[in-house]
Amino acid sequence: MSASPEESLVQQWTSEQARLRQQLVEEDTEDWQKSPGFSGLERVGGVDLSFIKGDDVNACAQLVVLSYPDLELLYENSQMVTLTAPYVAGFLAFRETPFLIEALQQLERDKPELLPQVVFVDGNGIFHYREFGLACHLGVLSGLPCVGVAKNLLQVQGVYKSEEHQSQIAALQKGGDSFPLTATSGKVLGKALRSSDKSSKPVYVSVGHKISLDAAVRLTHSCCRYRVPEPIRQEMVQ
DNA sequence: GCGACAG
DNA sequence: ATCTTGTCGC
Repeated sequence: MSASPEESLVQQWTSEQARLRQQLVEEDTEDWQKSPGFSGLERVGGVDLSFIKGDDVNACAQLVVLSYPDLELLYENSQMVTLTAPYVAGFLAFRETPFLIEALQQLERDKPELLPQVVFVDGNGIFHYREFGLACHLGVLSGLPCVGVAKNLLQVQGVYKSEEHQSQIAALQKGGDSFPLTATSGKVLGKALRSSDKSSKPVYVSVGHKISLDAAVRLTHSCCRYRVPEPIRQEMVQ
């Protein structure tokens, strides 16, 4: 029996994820990450692809860099791109990463002094079927610390939208409150974070690369004026 | 068979 | 991801 093109693509992608995963670093590697107020952190980045109506082939790849802690715009780059890979849940990175890497390389070439010290990614990191989501993929390929922030819950490894999950959300009282997303294995894969006082719907934060979950959650909260962290929200707004 | 499925 | 304006509440 021969596999369909889709099946063999997914097989290929699965082994590529496993290969890259060996290079993943799930701990703090930078001095600023260990400081309570993140002193030494001056630039935070955000990446995203946005689409229009009935078109899932053409998209706008965006990279912004903001100052920290003021969150003022230091750099912005938007580029129309043509996607080739299909969207398959669990393999988002293969669709989006090439264009995000391209944007980061362009920045490194043109204004290396503006390279971000950490990148917020619209999607999951470790909180993923095979613990290697978009934020991990981009982190390993770029070598930059990355944080995954998803706006919707991915039901994975025993984490479900159960009534218990809903009541845990209801118990998040103020911005900064969070609860762990624990796999059946017992490993904490991420945290649901109430990112601001005003929004009752949490965001789902997980380690991308070269940062601890604790630092990732604290940093995400400190970059939120609204529900979505500013480095990612900037793009959606513009 | 049915539901779930980051973006 | 996107389709979609106003509206209600603080």
